[in-house]
Amino acid sequence: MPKNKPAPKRRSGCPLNASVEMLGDRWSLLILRDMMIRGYRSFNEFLQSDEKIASNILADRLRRLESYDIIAAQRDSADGRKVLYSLTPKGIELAPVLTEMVLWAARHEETDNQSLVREMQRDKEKLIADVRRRWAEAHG
Amino acid sequence: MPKNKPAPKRRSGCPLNASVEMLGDRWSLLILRDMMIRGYRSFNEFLQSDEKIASNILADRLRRLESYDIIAAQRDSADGRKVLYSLTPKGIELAPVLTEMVLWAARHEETDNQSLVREMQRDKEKLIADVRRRWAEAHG
DNA sequence: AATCTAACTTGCATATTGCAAGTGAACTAT
DNA sequence: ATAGTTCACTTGCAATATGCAAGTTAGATT
Repeated sequence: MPKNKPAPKRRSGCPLNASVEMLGDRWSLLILRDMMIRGYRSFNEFLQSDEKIASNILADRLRRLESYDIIAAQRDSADGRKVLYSLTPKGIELAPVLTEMVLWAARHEETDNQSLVREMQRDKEKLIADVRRRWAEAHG
Repeated sequence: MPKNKPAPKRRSGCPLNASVEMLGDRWSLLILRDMMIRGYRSFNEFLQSDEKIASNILADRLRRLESYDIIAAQRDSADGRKVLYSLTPKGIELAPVLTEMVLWAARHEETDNQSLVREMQRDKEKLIADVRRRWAEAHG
């Protein structure tokens, strides 16, 4: 039986507003970048990212993203302390959003990772294909 | 002479982080949606949008977006009380970001504006072309 | 001159964020 | 077996940001 979501009370019915309510903060998209591009899966990996998120905020954002079904959490069977986070299909489909945000900033700001950016420019589909491949196993 | 920006101190050099620092809040992208899709240009138009932004926050976000050169402000020559905001070329190039965020949410959430969404799905280039056309005059 | 309108600003309560330190369960080394 | 370490969080609290209601000011309208 599918679990019924408790009707999210939104400020409006606009799809952009829905995206902004789920992802419009200073950390959520960076966590998703770490998963998509770097393959990070654990709390400590996210903690050590360049932007230095605080641990309480990270815990909150992971819970939120999980509540939106963008990521999923499962305990590591090999190490009972670890929780392994993975992208759900809904999370994987955010790859085009991330791609366009990366390309936009790279075009207009001075940023790093020019080689990754050039690769994204050449083939926008590649990232989403790579992400799908990487997370395919995590969802039977 | 080009105006030199005062080197923005960022949490990291990642282009996604740059985008998130400029646009990662609950209102900025909605203001840009109002400009791109609805053609809004004035403070009061933004104020009256569905999501009901507070006037102090709106004033702050308009200032921020202007400081990033995403929008530009000019006094209305026909009515000296009005300030007319317009998208800069940098702001116009955010259309693909908005498009992907709209399409993602429309795919995964229950949202309105299905006809606009279908149009975006059919032709992703159309919005950016329309936006360019609409704001072409505002930048000589 | 009086009123209205557009674009803000101000004051203040509430909510969110960030930092530093702490906790408890699970692993590892002796 | 026990001591120390690692992992994923919590907690307490100060600093920021947000939201609401009520101004304020310059310019337009009657």
